[in-house]
Amino acid sequence: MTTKAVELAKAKVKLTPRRASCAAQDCHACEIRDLTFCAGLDESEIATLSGIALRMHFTKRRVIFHEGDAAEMVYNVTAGAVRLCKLTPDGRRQITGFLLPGDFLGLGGRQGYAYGAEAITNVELCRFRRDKLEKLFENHRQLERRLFKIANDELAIAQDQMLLLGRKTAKERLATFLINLSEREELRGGQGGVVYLPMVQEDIADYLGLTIETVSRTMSQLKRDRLIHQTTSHEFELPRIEELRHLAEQT
Amino acid sequence: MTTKAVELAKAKVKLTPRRASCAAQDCHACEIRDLTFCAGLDESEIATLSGIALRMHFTKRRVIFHEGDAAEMVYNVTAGAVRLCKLTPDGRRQITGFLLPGDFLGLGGRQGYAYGAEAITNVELCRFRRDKLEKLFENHRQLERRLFKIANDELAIAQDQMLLLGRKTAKERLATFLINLSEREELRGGQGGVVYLPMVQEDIADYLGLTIETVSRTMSQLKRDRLIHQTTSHEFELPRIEELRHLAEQT
DNA sequence: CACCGGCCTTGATTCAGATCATCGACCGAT
DNA sequence: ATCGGTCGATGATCTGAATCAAGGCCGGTG
Repeated sequence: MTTKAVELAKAKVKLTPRRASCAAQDCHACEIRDLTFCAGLDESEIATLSGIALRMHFTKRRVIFHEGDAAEMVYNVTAGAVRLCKLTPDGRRQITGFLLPGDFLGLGGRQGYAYGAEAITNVELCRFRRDKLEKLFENHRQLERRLFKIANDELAIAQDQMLLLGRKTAKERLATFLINLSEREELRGGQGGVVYLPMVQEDIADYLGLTIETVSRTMSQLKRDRLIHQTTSHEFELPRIEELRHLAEQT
Repeated sequence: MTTKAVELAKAKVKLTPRRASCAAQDCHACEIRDLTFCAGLDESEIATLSGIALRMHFTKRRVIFHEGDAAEMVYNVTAGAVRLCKLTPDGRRQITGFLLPGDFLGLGGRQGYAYGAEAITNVELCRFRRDKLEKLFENHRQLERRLFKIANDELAIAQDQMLLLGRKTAKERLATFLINLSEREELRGGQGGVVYLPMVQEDIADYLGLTIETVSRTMSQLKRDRLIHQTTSHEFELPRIEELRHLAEQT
């Protein structure tokens, strides 16, 4: 909003241009195949999918695609973390989601992508041409149904996020964020009660509609209240997870 | 948040229990058939759809379904306006969308609906059992593809709303809201530059993450600035729509 | 047609979170 | 080991929107 904010926002552009290595993909060997939309396909389907999949690598801070780019590709995250960003013309940023291994990337576009995607850490992706994937649907309805379910789930998640952004306090937002990450971690086969935060606090702020200072202060408060415990620079324990959940839902 | 707010929120519950009249549906005679997911189907598809559609009527303020209800039905709005509500346990409310004729209702549920749906005005709906509709998909892929596209569009809209809720000022929020309504009006075949607001200011506040006072003050300011002009209690003209659009996007 | 309740408007005041300003820890590059 | 830059923490102050409070308008009803 202020002049300062605009300058900061513009200075913030230190992302490297898109560039990535890539290679053909062997889906049979995929390390996260059970988590993603490829899960539970039969041999022939896996083989077909393998034929149109391209494995890609993006280093930290690389742009995967920009908001508004023609939405010709969809992706599966197989390693690393990705952020989805929307920007106002004056540089304010809203992060609409963080993607982790197993997550699907590329839905929600109409003509172009509705958001930009950037690598938070080094990232491994599986890329599909949208038109080729849609061609596959003709003989593999299971795949189409799965993608529809993913879109549906994301819609429900987006609506939860609207409640958070429209009506929750800073403390509730952080609690909700941590609980959500913990639940995703469990789905991914990790233990509940431990969360890994690959993103910096600025990303968290832009995801929760707050400033970095408020995120920092609120995290400090949660630490003081012994609701979270920082084990390493990117890892936190949630020793009293039910209390945290209660805070998140404000029951 | 305050005790007062909680009391108000609880007192707010004056919605009548679910009840509605219904009748069999003749899709051929449908007045909004070109707008909705039924558009562009061939004769046989329309006939099949007609067989599973049930026409329903809900009076003003009636609940169509509650958040968390088993998501067995999907609907098409053919007349009137609907709001989609999410509530925190202490009574804070977030409206995640307003539905108008031609809009589809019922996506975004996982086990249960992710939001409740309530009639703002008297409402006409076309109801489908989800399982029957999915059965239809087997022989009418076009229908499934269309529904997928609807889910995709809604996802993009939800992401725009996150940017609004997370990062826009009150004035920008109102401007964006009015511009969006105007654009939907045009899609529905109306003229741009005139918007109809069937909802009360409390609904607008809960949609934009504001209070009724802020909505009222900001609307007054937009009137003073001659960016909007109220013609009747529910109708507004947007005489300087480009300026309003500029305000909405904060270019 | 007077009353009532729902809805909107506007003023005064408060407050959660933003903004501004430092500082220190960490880490990779040299 | 030293530098420079990024990131996070925290104090001081400001502010946009929330809260609190009071009326006004209007449409429906007895």
